[in-house]
Amino acid sequence: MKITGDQQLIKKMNKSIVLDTIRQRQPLSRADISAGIGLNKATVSSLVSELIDSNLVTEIGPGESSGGRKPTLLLFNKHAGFAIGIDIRVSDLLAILVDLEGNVLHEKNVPLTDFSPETVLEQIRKTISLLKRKLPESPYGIVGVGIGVPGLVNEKNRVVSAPNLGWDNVDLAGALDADFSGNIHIDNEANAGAIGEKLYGAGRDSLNLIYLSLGVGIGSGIIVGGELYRGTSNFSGEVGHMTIAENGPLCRCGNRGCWETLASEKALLDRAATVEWKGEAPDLEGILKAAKQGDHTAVSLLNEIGSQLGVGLANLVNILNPELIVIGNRLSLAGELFEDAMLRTIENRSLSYHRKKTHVDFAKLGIRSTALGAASMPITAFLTDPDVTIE
Amino acid sequence: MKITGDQQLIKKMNKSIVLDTIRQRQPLSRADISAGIGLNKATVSSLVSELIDSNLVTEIGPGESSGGRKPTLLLFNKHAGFAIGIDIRVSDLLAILVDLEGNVLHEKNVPLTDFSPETVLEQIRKTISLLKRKLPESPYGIVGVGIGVPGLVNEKNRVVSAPNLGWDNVDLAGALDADFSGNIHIDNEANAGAIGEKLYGAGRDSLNLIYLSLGVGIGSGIIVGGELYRGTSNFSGEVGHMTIAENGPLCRCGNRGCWETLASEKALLDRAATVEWKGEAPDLEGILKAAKQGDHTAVSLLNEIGSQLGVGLANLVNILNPELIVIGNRLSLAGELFEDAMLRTIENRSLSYHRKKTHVDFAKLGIRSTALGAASMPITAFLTDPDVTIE
DNA sequence: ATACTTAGTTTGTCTAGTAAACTAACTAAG
DNA sequence: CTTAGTTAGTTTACTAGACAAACTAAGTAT
Repeated sequence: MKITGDQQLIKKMNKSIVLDTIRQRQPLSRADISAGIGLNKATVSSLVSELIDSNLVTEIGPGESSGGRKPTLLLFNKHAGFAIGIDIRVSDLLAILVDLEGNVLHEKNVPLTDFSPETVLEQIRKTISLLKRKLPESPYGIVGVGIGVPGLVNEKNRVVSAPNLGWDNVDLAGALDADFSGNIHIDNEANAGAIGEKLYGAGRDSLNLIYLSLGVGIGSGIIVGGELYRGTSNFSGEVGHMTIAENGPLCRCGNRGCWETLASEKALLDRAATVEWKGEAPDLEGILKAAKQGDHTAVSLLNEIGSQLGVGLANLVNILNPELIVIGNRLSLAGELFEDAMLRTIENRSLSYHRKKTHVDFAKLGIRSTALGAASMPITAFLTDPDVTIE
Repeated sequence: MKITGDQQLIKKMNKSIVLDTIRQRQPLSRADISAGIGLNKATVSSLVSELIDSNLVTEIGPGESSGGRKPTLLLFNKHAGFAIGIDIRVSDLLAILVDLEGNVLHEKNVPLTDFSPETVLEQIRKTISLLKRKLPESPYGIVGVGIGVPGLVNEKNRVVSAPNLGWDNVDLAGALDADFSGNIHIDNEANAGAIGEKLYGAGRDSLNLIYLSLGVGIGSGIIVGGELYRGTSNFSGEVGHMTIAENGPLCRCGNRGCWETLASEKALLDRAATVEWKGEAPDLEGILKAAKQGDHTAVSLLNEIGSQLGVGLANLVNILNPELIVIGNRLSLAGELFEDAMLRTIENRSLSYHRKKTHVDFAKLGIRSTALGAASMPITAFLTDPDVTIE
């Protein structure tokens, strides 16, 4: 039980605050930092010089004078190291190599046909090796790997269940640790997406936000006070199985009226099937294309989905009173086709005081939210404690 | 922006950890504290002597020797000061005088007939004065007042809206501040209840819990990581207006199928009215009494309520994955009459991995959860920073 | 040229935590 | 009833890290 503090703790905290300040407000001078966070100039100087020594910060020469000596401007050294983020989806796998600021250097898409853990693991290994060959020279190299998985991940980094992949109790991190020892993070796809949008996307300025992953099913990542809320067993955010129509359609989870039976990609396709979509098996692209061309059936299908989305979102607004809701994953790419119906329902169904301050937005990182969020996990760990690198 | 730390911060943190340790594990010795929290013996000695100087801790003489010098046992001085907690309900007002450990010394129930802010305020003033006359001699006296209100309270302690009282934008704290300057806390009734049960009741050992206030409507307080989650505008937890049946009964909020139209005290009475309850106007006591005597209609009414409660609770379990759900307020007093139906529905409707670790319990503080939670707010503020007392 | 400003470093001081030695007070074994 | 060993708590000397103030550096404005 080591919760008590001493000076080292203070130093660590202050150093991390200084680094965060540089990351957020760069370029800036030591004097700016001191004024900004209230730390003494001398202390800032000392901490900055340590950060420079450890290659996390660089000086880029003098800035504009404001009537006195020119300030020496500081920059976060985003190329001190790199991270790999992987998003395991239902038909493919997206892997990205990013710098410490989350800029994508390389990207690799691997189609998946066989979903057995062994095969997927093999693909992951190959892809990581491939990305590592693209790695620029840097002091720290790959600082870690993050993986987003469409399933439940427990607090020990173990994939407890991933129905869409047919996985049960898979120890992804353990298996990879043999090859790339150290900083490996596994999390639910929606949780990773939430972190991604919070750090690099639409949620940059929000402390309390919900990321809604709108794919085959519906998942979510809940960010409270700037941090991901994980729940007791790390299983929070399974909003797709919230009942919104007590006697609604049967869900694969065994219940009736789950939100995802009414408002997900699968819900859209199921509904399309009942209206005998053009006599052929309905597919997402087809419906979206038709709707964009003004096809009546397609438009009304999407309106219906939008309005059902709104019901669940209004619930989340009432329960959690978030600042922001970010809608991501595949279906969000067609956002403009259901946005109006969705917003109208939220407006009608949420309490007036709540909706005043809640904004609804679409993922700014598009299809990369999860991969970027996954990559950010080892980056955050590294910047908090720049020791644990990989390999 | 003063987030950076210095030694004073360390000292404050450590002192507060020492005090918390004494509060939780008393009686114990300085040596126990040092071993328990990892702080050096000398540091503990110094902090404890300051706590003794400020009357928050007392020595109660030697304890059992374990083979050497006898330890000097320490006790939290629960009578260093007192607090007042007030619960404004729809028909009356409960006020309690408690010591710093939340033990109730005096209790006062005031019936309310006129709900105008002025009248209620006058009653509050009178009641506070009355309780103050019962106050024992103590170094700090009344350290503060906390008030739980059935409505939305914004981040500035202002009651934005309390439909059951007919209040709009009432500045309770401001009005009271003139009489009892200083440490006055106003919060939503369910939030206060959540804190009460967390600190003194069923939730003592839980970090993530939901307190469900089951009264005329349904409210909730959400505790995340041991702290109340307030949302963006301080309005989180309005679970009563979560849609669980898209085309259900009309709610006073304007929507259909809100949880509280199906599972609250009002829902019970409304439902009873439709079955022509004994030819007379149904009332809660009557229905509960009949159910206890095995009356078929009453039992089935309560089963229905229980099962509707379960639907909403399963939603909360899936979304928030809490450790514990505590059911409080008036209807919870009849818990055994709907518990089975409720648990069965939660079991059926929540995801299997989630419900494994979620317990459902009834408020251990009975009808006092809110008043105790309200009183705890100034106590916590006082113990964090023992300066601000009242008057 | 001179006065004033702003940036950043150096120096000495202060606070608070730690280790180690010490005092106090006990138990248990011979 | 010594004596050795153990546990509780205090005292002392030391250290880390933040701070204020003085100082150097390098600019602007008049």
